[in-house]
Amino acid sequence: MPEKPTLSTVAQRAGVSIPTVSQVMRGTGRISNETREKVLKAARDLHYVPNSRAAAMRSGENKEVGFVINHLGNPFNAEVIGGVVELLEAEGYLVSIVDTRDDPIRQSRQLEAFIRHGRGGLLWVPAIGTPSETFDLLSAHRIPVVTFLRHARRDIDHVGIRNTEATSRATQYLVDLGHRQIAYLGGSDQAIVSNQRITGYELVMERNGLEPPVVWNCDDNKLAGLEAMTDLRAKHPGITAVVCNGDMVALGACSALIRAGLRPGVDVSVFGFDDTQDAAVATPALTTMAVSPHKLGRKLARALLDRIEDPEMPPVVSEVSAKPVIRATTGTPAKS
Amino acid sequence: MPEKPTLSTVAQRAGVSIPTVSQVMRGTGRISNETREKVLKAARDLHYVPNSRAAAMRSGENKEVGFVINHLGNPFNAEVIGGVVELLEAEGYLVSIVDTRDDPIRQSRQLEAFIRHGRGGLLWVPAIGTPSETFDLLSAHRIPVVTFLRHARRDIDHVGIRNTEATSRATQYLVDLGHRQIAYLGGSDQAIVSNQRITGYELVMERNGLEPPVVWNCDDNKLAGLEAMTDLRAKHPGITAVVCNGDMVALGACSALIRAGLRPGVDVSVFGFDDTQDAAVATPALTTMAVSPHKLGRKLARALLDRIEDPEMPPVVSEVSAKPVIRATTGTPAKS
DNA sequence: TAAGGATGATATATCGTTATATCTTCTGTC
DNA sequence: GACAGAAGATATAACGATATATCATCCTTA
Repeated sequence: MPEKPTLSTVAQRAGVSIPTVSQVMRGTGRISNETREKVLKAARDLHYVPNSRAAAMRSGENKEVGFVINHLGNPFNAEVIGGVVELLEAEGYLVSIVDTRDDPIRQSRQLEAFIRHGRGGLLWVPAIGTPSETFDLLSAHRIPVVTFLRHARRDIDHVGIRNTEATSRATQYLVDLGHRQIAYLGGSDQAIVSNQRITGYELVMERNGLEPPVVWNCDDNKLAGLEAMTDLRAKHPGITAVVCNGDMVALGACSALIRAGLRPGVDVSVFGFDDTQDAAVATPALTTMAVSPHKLGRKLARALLDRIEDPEMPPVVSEVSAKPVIRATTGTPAKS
Repeated sequence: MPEKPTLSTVAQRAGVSIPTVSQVMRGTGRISNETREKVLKAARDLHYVPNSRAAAMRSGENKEVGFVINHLGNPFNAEVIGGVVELLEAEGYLVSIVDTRDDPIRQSRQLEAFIRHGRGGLLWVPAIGTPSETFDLLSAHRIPVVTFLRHARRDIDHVGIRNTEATSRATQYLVDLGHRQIAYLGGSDQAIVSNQRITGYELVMERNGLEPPVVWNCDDNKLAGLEAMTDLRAKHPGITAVVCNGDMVALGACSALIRAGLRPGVDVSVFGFDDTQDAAVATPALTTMAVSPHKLGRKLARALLDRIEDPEMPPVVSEVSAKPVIRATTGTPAKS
């Protein structure tokens, strides 16, 4: 029943001093082969693992970063995380993830916890309604931060999507198919991303001189999408197409149509956003805007590494375009 | 442009000693109101947040725990995480999550990273094929651990599901409806959970003297479920019902049926497992075994807190029963 | 008025590392 | 054989906090 392994216990067992063990573990300094072997054997025997928090305290280097996200359950976010973690783990970083569920109070507790627990950098989807004190807190602690998706501050690095462009293209696609009464489904009027997406939709509606835009907000999950679509059709029965704020909403909307005896893509067209795995597997398969969450995640991670490497460079904003993936839920409007 | 706030900078600004600030921050010791006010003001001005890693180093107390999970993208897991985090955050813990994607190599790197970064406890779904050295590593470091779902070691606390009982009930339900040719879809023969579930299925098949069991393994997502169901029907066209290893597989299977022009619950019955949100929203709605992931998460968190509080108590194993939720994808077999 | 106790603050050592400086010992060179 | 320099190891201080002991005051009370 040996005690918890530290540099000190390893040093004792190998019969050398503490700094010697430290140097062997990190491969620095001048160490004879004989000593190195002795130390490595002792370390193995004791299952020694360096305590990098103690190390970070002394050396300042800190390879632990946090990812503060608004909704873990969203498959799009889950795929982004995959990309982020892949790149950062390869660089020797540990990524720890927390879910704010878009609650600014919980978020501020979590961010404070991240500071207390010494994260060396943060990836952050700011919760809806994040107060300015939260930004002050982060900047007071000089933590490298990259915001993701929601571009809240000009003076902070950002990686996101060209939302307005994307929904413009989706809406124009539906217009070109012949749709005239097109609604926007999902999002919240307080979220930066939805605002940008709704702008793209409204812009195209106006530019084409179509029926006045109808924006129907709802949460970002299938159940909410199902209910929203049902309500929307009750209020606006003439709608022949919807542009959705996300795939989950779109798939919920499709469920609503099917339950009402209608065929998505034939009776009513549905355009999603995100291209999650579900979109391809759904029946009928969902037309959507694709952004490769995995690549986006890698880009996000890269942005943080760049910032950590050079804390003084001016803020960098990087946005990627979404590409339409036409599947089965969009088509020419039904003749009535 | 003040420097990074520490006890030392706060002490300087307030004109008191470092231990005094420490005591004020923690509310211990004897401090006059006057001094307390001075210190609190200085701390606020500097946005001081204690560095709990330095604190942990000295005091031993460590309120940072890790959750090592096999697949973040799975909605069931996402809901479990919600329950875990809810309880642990309320107790002042920070939970950091990593995704092994069921790769034992990645897992061992991640666990080592957690040890290096000083986690005070772990919740763990051991990856398929976890080697015994990984268990040795954890026990050498005396880290409180609770395994989840996959009960790999008798000497480690565990929270899980009564899998065999659950699939027995599901299978018996299908038998009672009149099904004779029932297959098992999903899981892996290396995973503990699938083995338990398959056992429950096989037991009931045998007990009822039915057609020889057919077990068709596949990954735990919709696409895999879709492909597996297609293949299964090609090989065994007489199958009238399937018990699935999870909702994702079951929903994929339903997609396959619909694409083949069949109606789940009428032509072929499908029984899921997990009762994720998708199950209720799907069309037709999925019959499944429900386990309340949120409650399960809270139970898991509680188990870890108990272990942290009393490291000496004998290992505790706690299993919950799943309840059938009958929806639209099960019914009497079609007359042929 | 001296001893005793409560009050409010500080001095010092320590946690597990790393950075820097220092100290032997050995080698090679003139 | 004396000395410079390299090689190989160690001593010491520091990171930011906490635990423990100690130190002044001040107030009681006999």
